[in-house]
Amino acid sequence: MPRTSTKAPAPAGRIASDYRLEDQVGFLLRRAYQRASSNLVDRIGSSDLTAPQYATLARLYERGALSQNLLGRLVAMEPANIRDVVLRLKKRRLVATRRDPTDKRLILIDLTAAGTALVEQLIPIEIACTATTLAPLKANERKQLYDLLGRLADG
Amino acid sequence: MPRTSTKAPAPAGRIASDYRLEDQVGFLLRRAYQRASSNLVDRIGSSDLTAPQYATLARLYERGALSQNLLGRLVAMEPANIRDVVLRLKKRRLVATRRDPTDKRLILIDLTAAGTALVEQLIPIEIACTATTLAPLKANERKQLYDLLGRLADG
DNA sequence: TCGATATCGTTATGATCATAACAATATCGG
DNA sequence: CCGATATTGTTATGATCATAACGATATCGA
Repeated sequence: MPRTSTKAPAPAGRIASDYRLEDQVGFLLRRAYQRASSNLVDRIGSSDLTAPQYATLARLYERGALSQNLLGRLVAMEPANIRDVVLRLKKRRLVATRRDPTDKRLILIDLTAAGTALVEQLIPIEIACTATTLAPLKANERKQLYDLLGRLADG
Repeated sequence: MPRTSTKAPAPAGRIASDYRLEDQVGFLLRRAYQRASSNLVDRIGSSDLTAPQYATLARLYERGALSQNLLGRLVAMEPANIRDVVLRLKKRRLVATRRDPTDKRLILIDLTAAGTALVEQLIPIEIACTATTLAPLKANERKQLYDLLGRLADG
């Protein structure tokens, strides 16, 4: 009786024996993000800021005072999540909050002087960190990656 | 006195006025992963499985019984985290655990019949989901993305 | 053999994440 | 003007995540 295949039998797969988790974008993206996030924490961890917290401060630095809701959208966080991040940053006096006088629903978030100083200190570090994460890629590959990721994220 | 720039002044940036959060890989990767994960949950959410839970089942399907620790490494999860995932899957009778007879430290994780049936049902769905996530890209771009992400994740 | 070292699983803590339900406020259309 | 609708922020629940510290078991070298 001829063998159906010259390959060794798959360890466990019965039906989808050609399936590989590594071929799924989501899995690759998750691991790549883990790496990037780990690189960032290694560098800015002494400030006790997480990646989302840093992103929040950086966005405020770029745009100035923002409502909590808009801030959340600009850092890709749900209302319930940006709320917690703002609370932690507020507890550390890196941001301050006030009510919008014209729209009583809104909470405006401001960088404090301490928050501004910290972002200005961390921004060059994160730029270097991005370079570290991208180190395995050549310049043209980095540009390509940005293009591809941007199109994926925007759907 | 000549204007130093014809551009409008940056909204709030004082020092790093040319910095943009969008230029940081970590931020792009996080958003792309959010999109991919959301696509997956939209499709397999009816099974009440999360992306990491699915990845865990898929890995067991590929490799057969694994120790909890090795399983965690193969799905990129810390020991404390894979433990919780295994507990949830075990509560739903999708996996079963037993002790390794030769190494009393190890807990071996097996797919149950129900778990196997569920993975086999979900694998084609996730393959379709990957296609959805990659829809904005052309075939050669997808291949390039995989190559770039793989090199990023592996450092 | 036996003690130093390494690995595995557990526990605890704190920070993201997504989702659903809800009250307060704004906005819009009739 | 005013009621339907939309937006903002909050609360609650449950699932990731990373990290550190710890006992139990294996392994390795003297």
